Amino acid sequence: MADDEHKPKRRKTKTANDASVVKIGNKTISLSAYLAPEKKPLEKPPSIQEPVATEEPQRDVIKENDPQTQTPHPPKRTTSNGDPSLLKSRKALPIWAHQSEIKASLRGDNDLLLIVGETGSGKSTQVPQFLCDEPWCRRKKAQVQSDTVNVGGMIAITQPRRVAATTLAGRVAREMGTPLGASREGSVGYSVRFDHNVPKGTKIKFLTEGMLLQELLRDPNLRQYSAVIVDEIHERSVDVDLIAGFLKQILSGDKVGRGGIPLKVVIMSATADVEKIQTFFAPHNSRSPVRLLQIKGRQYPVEIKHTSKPVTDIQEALLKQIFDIHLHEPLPGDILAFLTGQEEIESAQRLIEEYCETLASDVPKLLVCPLYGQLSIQAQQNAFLPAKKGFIRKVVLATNIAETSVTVPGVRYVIDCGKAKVKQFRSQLGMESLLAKAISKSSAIQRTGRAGREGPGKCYRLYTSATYDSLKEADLPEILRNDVLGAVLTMKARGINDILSFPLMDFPDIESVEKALIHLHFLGALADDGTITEVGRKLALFPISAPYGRVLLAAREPQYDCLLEVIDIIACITSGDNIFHQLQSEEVREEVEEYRKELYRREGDILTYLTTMQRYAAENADRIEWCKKRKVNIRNMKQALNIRKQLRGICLKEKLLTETPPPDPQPFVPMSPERAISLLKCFMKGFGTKCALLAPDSSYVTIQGKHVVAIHPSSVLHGQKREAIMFLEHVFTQRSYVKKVSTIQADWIVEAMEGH
DNA sequence: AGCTTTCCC
Repeated sequence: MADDEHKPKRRKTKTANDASVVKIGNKTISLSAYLAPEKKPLEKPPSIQEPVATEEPQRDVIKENDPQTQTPHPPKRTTSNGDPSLLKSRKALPIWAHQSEIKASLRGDNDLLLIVGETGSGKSTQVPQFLCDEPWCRRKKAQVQSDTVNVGGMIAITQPRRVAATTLAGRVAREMGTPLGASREGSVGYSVRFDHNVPKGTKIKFLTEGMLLQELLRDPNLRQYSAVIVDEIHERSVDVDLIAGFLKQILSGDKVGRGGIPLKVVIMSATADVEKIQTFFAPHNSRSPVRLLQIKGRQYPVEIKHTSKPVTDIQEALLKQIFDIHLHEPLPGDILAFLTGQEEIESAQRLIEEYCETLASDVPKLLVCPLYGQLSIQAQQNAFLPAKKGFIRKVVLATNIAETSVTVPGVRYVIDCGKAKVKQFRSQLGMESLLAKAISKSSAIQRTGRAGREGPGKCYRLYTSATYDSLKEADLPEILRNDVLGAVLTMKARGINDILSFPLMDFPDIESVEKALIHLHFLGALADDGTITEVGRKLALFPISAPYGRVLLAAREPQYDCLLEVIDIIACITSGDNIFHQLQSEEVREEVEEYRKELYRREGDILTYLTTMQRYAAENADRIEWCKKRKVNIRNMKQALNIRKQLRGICLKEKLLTETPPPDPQPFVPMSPERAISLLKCFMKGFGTKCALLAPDSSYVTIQGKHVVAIHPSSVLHGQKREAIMFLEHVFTQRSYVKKVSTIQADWIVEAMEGH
């Protein structure tokens, strides 16, 4: 259709007079097979049996700890003695029957237990409660060298995500009759970044994996704990892999640092593939394997349907599947479709909505809800709210955010495209890639399970069963996909000199470890002999990556003298994906760019971030309105202020700052061009290797590796030609892009290298 | 040659 050619991106359905045909790109797809000749009224749903109680707390429903964002089923009120109905539901959990077995298995000399419990088994809430009254869990006095110290008394339980840690803590606190926030004393607490609630008398402390790692740096023996429970180890984050390594060392060590008192360790996983974990924790000289307890979960059955032939066009198959479900399956029952990214979601949404308009009026409406991380909280909220009763069905188009991070209520039908975008660091190239790849079986199973949380469901896989069989069992653990710079620094700071001998369930390539060691040496974090330096020790204390930490330390040196400014910039950069929203249409662009003019600096993104933070902090009237006008991400700016406060706090504690900075709002004073140069040179201390020069053919070529790179469209320098640039990120997506770009002079590169 | 899966200190 020629009239569509001027808008190639906007795919259109055909006119309403031919409702059985959809046009996608240059293809015409017939939907007639799905439009039943006589549109039979949708049946009432069969009466659903009483749910078999997936008595996991209502966690993960909401991303942020926003008091506004209540779960669809608000928590029951409790009395100060605990709600008897809570005990009743606890007893209904599959894990309840194993209580004495779990207690018994950790008494005596056995310090390690592995529990495999599927979704809904209740392990996260119950296991710590089972253990916290055990005799070994009391705080004891012990001799460490010549000191008398307290050892034990608390149980730590780690979670990969903040929301999980805080909501589980809330749930367990209520179950134990000491609700959080009700009193200054209680038996349950939590600790996540920017949010700590550990009442006096806490026996059970939920924390994120990153928090426990920080505690490990300060106390390698974890003396305040009698036990550590590692939950969701199957997710295999870098942090949980490091924790597993440290715990293995503590278990097999001499316990001198704990005054001879053992640390009990419980490892919990949701997937049945446990051999690796068992082998990892098995002591070298032991004949007895690691004790293992397997507990069934409580899920409704989900019927799985594969395609008979490989799918060539995901959008087409998706559209057909959605309308097939919609026209043939009863209400209620929402649809959750897993797609790879924002663009795919947006184009699918357009197609569905356009096709919906052609549906007959007696067909229930479809409400399309996109769901991905960059979406604002309010926009995400739509996906969680129940659709209006009766004549409407919700279709949630999600990235893999809906796989583990959030739970969408009301879903009975899952559509799985079989792919996900995966970040992979290529240490040889010093860059990362972000590309859509086939998911693993375990990921496919996880997606399928999302259909069976509230009743029996169906999962439509947009791939064949042969394709499913060919999938890898599990995803590559993050430690094999990420830059190991941070992991190596954490080990070094925790006193692990010989990185190669550190116990890890999966060990990264030797070359990538070597690259990380060299990089850390370049940053001054390691001495020539590979031992950690004072600089390295400091870097490990900051909640930012080592190169940013190095810039922060340099900023305090007299020739740069820009610590507060560097903190502002790093706070913006590490607050989220991008503090600037992407501008969609041309009209919005023109209007917003007019406002953004006062933020943009010709020196590039670093100075633009600084200006943005300074103007935001100077804004005293209405920061929300200020952000809206400039299309600045409010969530990220609030987060940036939190990070700024935390970084300032650490700098004060570490004596990098001598006095408390003045409170907001401060009048905005633009940084002079001279100081801007000094600031950029300061960033070269951390990113001196990440520069590119303009080649005669006006492409940019990196100084290390000689890669041709393009300035990413999100940069204020996009489309501009400068002699030399410094970039903070290098990602391959559609092509090789550099992000967070600043103008530099070529001779600074030499200057920056001379110090090393 | 105009863009970004998801967490976390």
